[in-house]
Amino acid sequence: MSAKQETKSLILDIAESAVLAKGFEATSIEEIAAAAEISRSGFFYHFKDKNELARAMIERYIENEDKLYNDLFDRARQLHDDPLHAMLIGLKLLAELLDDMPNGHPGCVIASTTYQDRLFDAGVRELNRQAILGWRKRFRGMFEEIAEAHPLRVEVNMDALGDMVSSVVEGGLVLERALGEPRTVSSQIMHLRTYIRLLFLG
Amino acid sequence: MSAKQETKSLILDIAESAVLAKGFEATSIEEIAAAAEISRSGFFYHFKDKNELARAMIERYIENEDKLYNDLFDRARQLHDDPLHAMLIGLKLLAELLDDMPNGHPGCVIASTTYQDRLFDAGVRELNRQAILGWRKRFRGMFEEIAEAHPLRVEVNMDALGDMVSSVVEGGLVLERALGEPRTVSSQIMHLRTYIRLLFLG
DNA sequence: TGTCAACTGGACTCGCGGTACACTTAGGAG
DNA sequence: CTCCTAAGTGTACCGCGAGTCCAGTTGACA
Repeated sequence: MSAKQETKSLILDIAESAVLAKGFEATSIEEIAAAAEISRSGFFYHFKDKNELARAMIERYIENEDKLYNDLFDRARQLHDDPLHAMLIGLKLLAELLDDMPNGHPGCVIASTTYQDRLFDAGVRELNRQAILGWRKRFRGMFEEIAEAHPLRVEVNMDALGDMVSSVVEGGLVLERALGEPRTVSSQIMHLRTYIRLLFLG
Repeated sequence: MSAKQETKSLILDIAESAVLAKGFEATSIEEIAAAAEISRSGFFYHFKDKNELARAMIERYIENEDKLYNDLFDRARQLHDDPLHAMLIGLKLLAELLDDMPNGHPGCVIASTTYQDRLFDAGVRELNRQAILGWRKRFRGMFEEIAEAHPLRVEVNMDALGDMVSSVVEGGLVLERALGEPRTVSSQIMHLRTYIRLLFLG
């Protein structure tokens, strides 16, 4: 990685944790620059404004989450041939992963920005939308595969079922942050897991 | 209501919709005052700073939500004696109520502030915490009553089940905002409803 | 007539985002 | 050895919004 890429990546690390801790607006460029041990001018050399920082942050966050989901559910599939059981294993792995974070999950960059909408340009908003739609597609696909092996007896909205994974994670994170209780998200995921089991196995 | 209370309430109305539309930091006192047709000084006559505005906003929001839940589940209980069916009816009523909002639910003030934590003092954070804990207690109590009539065959974390109502609403709202799709929350609530049904009726 | 509640208006300080631009410094190419 | 470029630094400046201070106004009511 070039020096430029290293600094940029360092800025993004610092920005992400600061933004999740106190919000985007409350995080000053001054403090990001100081933490990265560069000057304010140095910051503007890498990002023309805060919007560009936000966009880069979100892009990186989505890539990381996608990679995490890929690894996790690939691993789950290696552990069990049946798509339903692979999903149940994947959700358990996800819950464990979240439990292993000592101070709880830091929060979701997307949720953080959706509640500060107008600060960001249309590009940032579209990025968020595409990320959520991507996860819907991913999980909907998995649930459809499951439904082939384990026919659903209850009629359900499959798009909404796909969304439910993101929704439970996002909702759990809001509660976890508000409560300051570290295992809140993982408990919610375990309930989702029970739901999936009941839905396809009865 | 006194003139003072009227103005205060007007300011809170304006502030709430602006904050949900674009975030707390992005909402200036200037614009709130202008919309309320008072001066900046007038605003500071009612609230000593933005923190006090946030606190009042959240307090009012929690009161309103509590009242909404009370009305809704009382009504549901009038419609059915069995606590499980009352819960299912209540969730359906909640979903319908959310669907009837033309532009989707405006979002949750609590979620909005939890993602902008450090801006607010400890009092505001504690207020958020107590609200979520209050809802946990409310729904946990309802689920325990249900479990007496319909014994659970699956072992579940009852605190987390109580939290699940708030979690599904919060998560759904994040997705609804990010996607711009109005019926997202209500679909998620319908999935929660299916889960409750499967959990207690099999 | 005086008092008080609910304001208005203006001046000021600070911190932050953002712009502009001249200058520096380390490392590689010629 | 020199020149060039990438990756910065430092300084000055603008405008905006939060928050403070304070003197003055206006309408209702005792």
